[in-house]
Amino acid sequence: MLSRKAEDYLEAILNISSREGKGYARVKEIAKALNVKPSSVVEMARRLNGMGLVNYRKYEGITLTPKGEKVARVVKDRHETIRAFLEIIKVPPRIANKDACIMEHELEPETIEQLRSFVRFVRSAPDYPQWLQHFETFCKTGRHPCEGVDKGITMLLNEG
Amino acid sequence: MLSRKAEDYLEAILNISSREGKGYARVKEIAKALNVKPSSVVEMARRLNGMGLVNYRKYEGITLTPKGEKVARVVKDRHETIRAFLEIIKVPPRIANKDACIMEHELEPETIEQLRSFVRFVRSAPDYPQWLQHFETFCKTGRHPCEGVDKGITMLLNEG
DNA sequence: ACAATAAATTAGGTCTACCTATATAAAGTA
DNA sequence: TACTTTATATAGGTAGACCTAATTTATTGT
Repeated sequence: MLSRKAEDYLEAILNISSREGKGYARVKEIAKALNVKPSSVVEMARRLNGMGLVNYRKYEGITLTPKGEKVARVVKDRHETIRAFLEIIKVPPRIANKDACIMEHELEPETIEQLRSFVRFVRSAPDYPQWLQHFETFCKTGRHPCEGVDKGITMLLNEG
Repeated sequence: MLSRKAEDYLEAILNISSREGKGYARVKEIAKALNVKPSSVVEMARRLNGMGLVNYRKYEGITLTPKGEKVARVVKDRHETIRAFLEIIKVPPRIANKDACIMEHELEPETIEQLRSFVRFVRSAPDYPQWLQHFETFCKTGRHPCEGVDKGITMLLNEG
């Protein structure tokens, strides 16, 4: 099985090599993206090369193999889903991105799928902006803005 | 800083020693709870003891120090929040619990706080069950049940 | 072209968190 | 009590992921 860290490297390589269709990533760039030293990148590059996920030869850039790219895209997609969810619940963007990195590994496919559904559900809801606004109010005041409102007619309308 | 694994052990010790007010946890129980071998538990018990988070002496049960209990309660609370959220978005209970274990570490306090808010928000929403039902429909059909409904009056009522 | 600089690599450690196999202590039972 | 079983503990080892320091290769500016 692929470790979380290995996934992080693959994702970083995908992101870097996608920048302006460059097609490859350099040790230094990966090190910077993941906040590790170049020597750590080299070590991982070797391992990933051994697993057939990247092409790595000394002093040449690192590229994803088709197999590696497939994995990287899955990881990136999970990342995006989680980031979107975190932003919906008003986690500041920089933190959302960071925490998506942390959450994107090891969650069961079921969980990721439900997160994905949630994001789509909220985005497609006809009252999306209102929903968000209510949530924001709730975050600030601790009270739901709809409290005490007679839902009778509302529900009839919605269910209608 | 405390590693994730250390947090897992503390949480397990809290859970076990809370069972019927027993007040302590045994090596074997912790090993079972965390799916590791007793020797690993002993190793961690030593470390946690060294950090002043548990009381550990050979062949005696392991107990949390006040400091350790404080940490354990924070971890457990995070766990509960995450589990609740996962269940709200319809992740099956067993998976929700498992994935909460995975997610509960290292997330920024901001993220946990927003998750907590989200859970409270949804629970306190006057139309909580309806909201859930819509989400379930969405999961099954991929379409929002409110699509095409005129929101004019509804919004007026809600904002009123 | 070639010295200076930058990037990449290697060698050799560290730390965490596991493990197996073995040894010792505690508890239970004939 | 002596024997067996179960629980704990220790020794020693592995693997992942990281580091620093030293070295080698590439690149660049003059």
